[in-house]
Amino acid sequence: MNPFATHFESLEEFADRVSELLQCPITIEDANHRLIAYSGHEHYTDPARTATIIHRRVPERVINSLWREGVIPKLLQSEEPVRVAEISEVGLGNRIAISIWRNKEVLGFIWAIEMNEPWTEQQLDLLKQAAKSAKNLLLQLQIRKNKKEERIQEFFWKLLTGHFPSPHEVIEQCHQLNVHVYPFFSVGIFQFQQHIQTQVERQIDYLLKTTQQLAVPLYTIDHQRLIVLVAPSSNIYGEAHIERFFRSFITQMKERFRVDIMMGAFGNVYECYTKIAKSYEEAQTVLKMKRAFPHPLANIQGYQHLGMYQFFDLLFEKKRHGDFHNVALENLKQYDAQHHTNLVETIETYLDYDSNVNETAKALNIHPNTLAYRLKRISEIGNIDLSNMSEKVKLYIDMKLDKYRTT
Amino acid sequence: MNPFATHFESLEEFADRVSELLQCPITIEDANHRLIAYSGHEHYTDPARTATIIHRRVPERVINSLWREGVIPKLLQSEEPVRVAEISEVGLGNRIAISIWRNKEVLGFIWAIEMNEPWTEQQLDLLKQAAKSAKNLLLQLQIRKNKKEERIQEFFWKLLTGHFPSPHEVIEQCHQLNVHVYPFFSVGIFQFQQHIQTQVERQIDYLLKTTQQLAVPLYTIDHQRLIVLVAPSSNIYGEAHIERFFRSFITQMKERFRVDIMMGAFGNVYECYTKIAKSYEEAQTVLKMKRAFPHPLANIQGYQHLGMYQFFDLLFEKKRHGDFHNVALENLKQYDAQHHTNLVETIETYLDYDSNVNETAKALNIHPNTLAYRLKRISEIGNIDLSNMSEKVKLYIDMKLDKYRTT
DNA sequence: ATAGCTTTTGTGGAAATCCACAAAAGCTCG
DNA sequence: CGAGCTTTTGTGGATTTCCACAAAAGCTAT
Repeated sequence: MNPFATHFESLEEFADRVSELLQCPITIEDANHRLIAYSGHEHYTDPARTATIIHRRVPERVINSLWREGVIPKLLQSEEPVRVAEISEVGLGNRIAISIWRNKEVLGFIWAIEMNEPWTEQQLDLLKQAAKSAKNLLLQLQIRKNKKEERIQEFFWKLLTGHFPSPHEVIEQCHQLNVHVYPFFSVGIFQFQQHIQTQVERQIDYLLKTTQQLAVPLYTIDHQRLIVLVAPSSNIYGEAHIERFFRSFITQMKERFRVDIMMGAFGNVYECYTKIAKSYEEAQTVLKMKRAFPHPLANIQGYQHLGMYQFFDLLFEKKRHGDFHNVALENLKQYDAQHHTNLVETIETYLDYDSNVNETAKALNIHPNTLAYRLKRISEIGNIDLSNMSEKVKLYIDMKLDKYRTT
Repeated sequence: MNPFATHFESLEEFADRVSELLQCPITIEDANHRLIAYSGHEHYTDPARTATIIHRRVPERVINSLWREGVIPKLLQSEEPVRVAEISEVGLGNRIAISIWRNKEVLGFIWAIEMNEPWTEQQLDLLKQAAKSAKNLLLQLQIRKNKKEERIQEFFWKLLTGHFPSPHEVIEQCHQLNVHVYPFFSVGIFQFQQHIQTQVERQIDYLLKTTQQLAVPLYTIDHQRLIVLVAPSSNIYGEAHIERFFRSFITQMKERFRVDIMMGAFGNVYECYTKIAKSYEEAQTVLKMKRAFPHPLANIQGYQHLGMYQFFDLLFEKKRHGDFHNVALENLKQYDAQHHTNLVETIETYLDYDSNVNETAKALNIHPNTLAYRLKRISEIGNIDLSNMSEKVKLYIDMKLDKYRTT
């Protein structure tokens, strides 16, 4: 006989019933570790549970330790209860956890605190039955969510394409759709190795929902790309926060789910919501440039750190139009071709290494004096003053533009 | 009784007659020291005269010494004969010269070689009469020239505005107008302090016609600007030749005629005649940038050496559109405002001096260690890697663009 | 092949840079 | 005012750069 066969008004009522039967505190989470319901009886409660209830989500530190300990992978693999030993550094007491399944998908988890005595087989069976019964209750939530999700997706695309002329409209829409409005934001893109499958979509959703490094009020998936709206908590260090989040997202996708992300990119941080489209464009520019200049931009994600590559699209357009042919560079190329020398490579490397003689010589495998000699020749043949920033800049950009052409 | 009252078939005939009467070699030049006629009698001839006859113009070295010795200024001031002592380093023997006048304008010169004996008063009078008679003969030449000149002016403006789609048409027109076609060319502009008066026009014409540093097949005057088509003799060192010519033109205008030229500028050297319009635009860009950045571009005249300023128009357009606001720079500005520091000035000067610590410190009147400290702070506050060329370039350009805005 | 060029590598010394550390001066805020 | 911060200047030493000069190696054209 199933003790949960009765009708429950709410999930809270269900949680209380489970707690009553098992004589311990119960917490129910969705697949993304957001709090769905918890029992209210007066029992001992560990700090991790208290924090979860207060913030309506499991703290990220706790989630991370659970992954590290292998608990969550186990929960995602089987329908059996999992015993979790105390993890005192995150305030987690002894626990019993079980996943809630529908078909092959995990809808959520039930967490029980293991009080003084170890659980009996009977108690574990009871928990399994509870997990089965929770399924239907969770499904109802799910359906309500999905409908809303679709409308939110549409809204996000409108934002990305600059559909809203005034910020008021955006904020109004946010309120209607129950999307939290943050003071600062940026648009980011993750480029995946492959088309993003449904399973990966769930894993993305999981990571985005569980992270607490910054808020991700909106995201969408488009072929091989994941587009996110991120809201760092501070304006001044926003860039750095997003940067860190992007790196951890990429490593977590890899380590936890074995999903490779080729690269991430994000635009500037803005305050006005009409600038979402601009931030999105900037993120796209970063991706484009990273593809064209993989080596120098390997560690760049933010538009701010794109440096001079920010305006390469513009310059390249002009160059294709036949403008700025650089006589100095042409002379150097010609000299290289006629004398089998490497003057262009030399000056490019030299500038890549910020005019540092030692490093450049090392990179080119030549003696520093050889480098000095070549630089002298370069300034002669190209008629360039290598101690003039403006000329150096022009030459550097022209060389890089040449490479861009070939992409 | 005037011995030159008869009709002369040609200027040569006239020159011979003068030579006969004075018993010495006679050379007649126009106002720009081009050979118009010379006597053919067998007399002693100094090397300067020989060279003049062979090249159909007075060698530039000779003209320059005549200016230096004050001969030409004297000729341009009075109608009296001028005695010229030997200038052996340019092969010029003892001479008597006189200018040919119409109203207040000098049309040309008559040169006589003073043979063994000094001239008598009678001989000098004869020369004065010859100069008077030469006037009418020269005037006829002048009128024929002026008509052609107008059509050439129109042609040049068509070239500057890109009116001809194919080079063949250009070359055909050149042949029709008797304009020499050169293999390489560039368009240059001189910006004068004031509107160019008729008198200055003649002085310009004089300098352009007498120079032999490079060919100036076409030129025109437009308000405060003189626009020239220059044809350097070599392609490889074309830039340098034009550069030198521009400098000497400016100093000569100043020294000889007390006319101030604010600046000169010229575009790239091209081979195809349809690119005249482009070279002209480039020259205009140089002028524009020199106006906006007088200090760093004080010594720049050629478009090739504009360096990064070549594309500032383009970038500024984009910037005005609201793109690339540089968070690093904004942070630095804010810090400067709040703490009464000079970080922006510091980094700008540092980059102006090509990252040279000593020079920068000297320019800013601070201790090198102070500079080092400030640079550390700059990289912290702006979150900039100052050993990354691309970031430096971006920052430098953004700072200079900021200055461009205020122009 | 060899003379005459360019290019590479080496040596050594003066100058500049970088770095760590510390004293002093200046500014801000309770 | 004075504690605590930032900023400036100073000292000294390891490292790097710059420069001049020279030997050696490589290329090219006669």
